[in-house]
Amino acid sequence: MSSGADDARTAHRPSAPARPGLRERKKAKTRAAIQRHALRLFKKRGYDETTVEDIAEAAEVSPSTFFRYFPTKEDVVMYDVFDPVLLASLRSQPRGLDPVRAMRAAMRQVFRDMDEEDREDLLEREALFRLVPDLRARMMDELLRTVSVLARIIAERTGRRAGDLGVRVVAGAIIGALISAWLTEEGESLGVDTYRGMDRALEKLESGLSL
Amino acid sequence: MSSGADDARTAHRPSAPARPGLRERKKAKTRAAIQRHALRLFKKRGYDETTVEDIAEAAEVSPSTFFRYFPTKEDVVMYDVFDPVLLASLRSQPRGLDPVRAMRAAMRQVFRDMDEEDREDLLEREALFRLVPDLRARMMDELLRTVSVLARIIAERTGRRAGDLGVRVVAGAIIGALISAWLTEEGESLGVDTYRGMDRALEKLESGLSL
DNA sequence: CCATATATTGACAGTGACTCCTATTTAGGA
DNA sequence: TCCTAAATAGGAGTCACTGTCAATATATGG
Repeated sequence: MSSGADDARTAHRPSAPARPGLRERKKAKTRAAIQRHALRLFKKRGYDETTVEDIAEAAEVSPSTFFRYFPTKEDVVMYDVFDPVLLASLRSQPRGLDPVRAMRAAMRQVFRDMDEEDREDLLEREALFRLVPDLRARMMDELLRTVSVLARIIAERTGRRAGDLGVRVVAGAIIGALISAWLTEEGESLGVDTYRGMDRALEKLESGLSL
Repeated sequence: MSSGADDARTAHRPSAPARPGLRERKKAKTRAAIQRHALRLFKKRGYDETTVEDIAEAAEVSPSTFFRYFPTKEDVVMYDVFDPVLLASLRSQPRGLDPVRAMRAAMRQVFRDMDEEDREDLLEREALFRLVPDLRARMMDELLRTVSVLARIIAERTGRRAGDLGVRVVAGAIIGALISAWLTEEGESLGVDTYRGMDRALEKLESGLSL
């Protein structure tokens, strides 16, 4: 998500035509630079071994500025994790599919439509999440939010209240199964493999939990 | 989570035939004191508003000592979260039950056998987890470990490999459903209610995810 | 084109969690 | 009782993060 011409993507919906605003453009560029250098350094020297000051220096801004763009060091990696894109895709799935199948279809679509650069970016972050406890923990917490959003979407699709226990259980189970598949015990982390694993996890879910 | 000998934690109140060693006893007492004062202060002044120094002073030890007993401030609250007790109970469930039903039975048993003091203690922590982002995130991460352990138990019970995707999916789905129930959108947090919610969540899981 | 309101920034001075090192005490065994 | 190993207090240092302030850059109305 970071590189190239993605000015409008950050805050507002794609519906509004791109609105330059020279100030905004500079901001987007700074943000992208910080993030790009941060990820590069994390990859090269490790997360804990890279200080905010290092990142700031590499991106040619002051530490203060770093924190104006990202509330915490974690957030540099965090941003954009389990995307809105996926959830949007999920919303657009045909009404007929039950939640698990719909999720599966949405994942396939998103994964297919992702270009190479984004995919590598995702892998990069995935490795960090696996490896760095603070980031992993933070990601898990973000997933709580994802469960809520997922519940809302499922509720829409099935005409129930988002608070309905059944709905929340399904949402939780889906996310839980995905995470568990992502875990892969002794984590290898190949991109396609990860997707494969998650897809197969949902396939299992489709056929129930009986064992 | 690293080094071996922190099993003193389990030595709560049970009048287990004490294994003196005057030194050990002192250690256990210090640990307990730190933790007790910490939780008391967290409740009274809030987690972020209570410094390690505050806790150390209340427990009459030096800050250095605090960190020798608990690797991080988080760990004072963390300890004992989604108990080994539950997992032990799960192991002892009759072979005939499928994983979800077994888990449900285990939860009921543990909840029933818990005495009032422990229950209050749990509530206390639960509130902290809900409220304090760092703690909540950390707890979510601990849950990853719980999923793995759960997977191992399910594997034992069903005669499969712990790495089996089906097994892991079930484990993940169970934990995911429980968390989702725990979430309760606008979280109230009554003890019995929380248990009720989780029980009903597993009940839903039993009957499949179709909706 | 200028003047003024508004945003963005860098420098600086905290605070608090955590690490590492050292000197001193204290428990338990010889 | 003395010797050793562990436990402790204390201090110095790092780093993430916060808040404040003044300097500068940009947008905008006149």
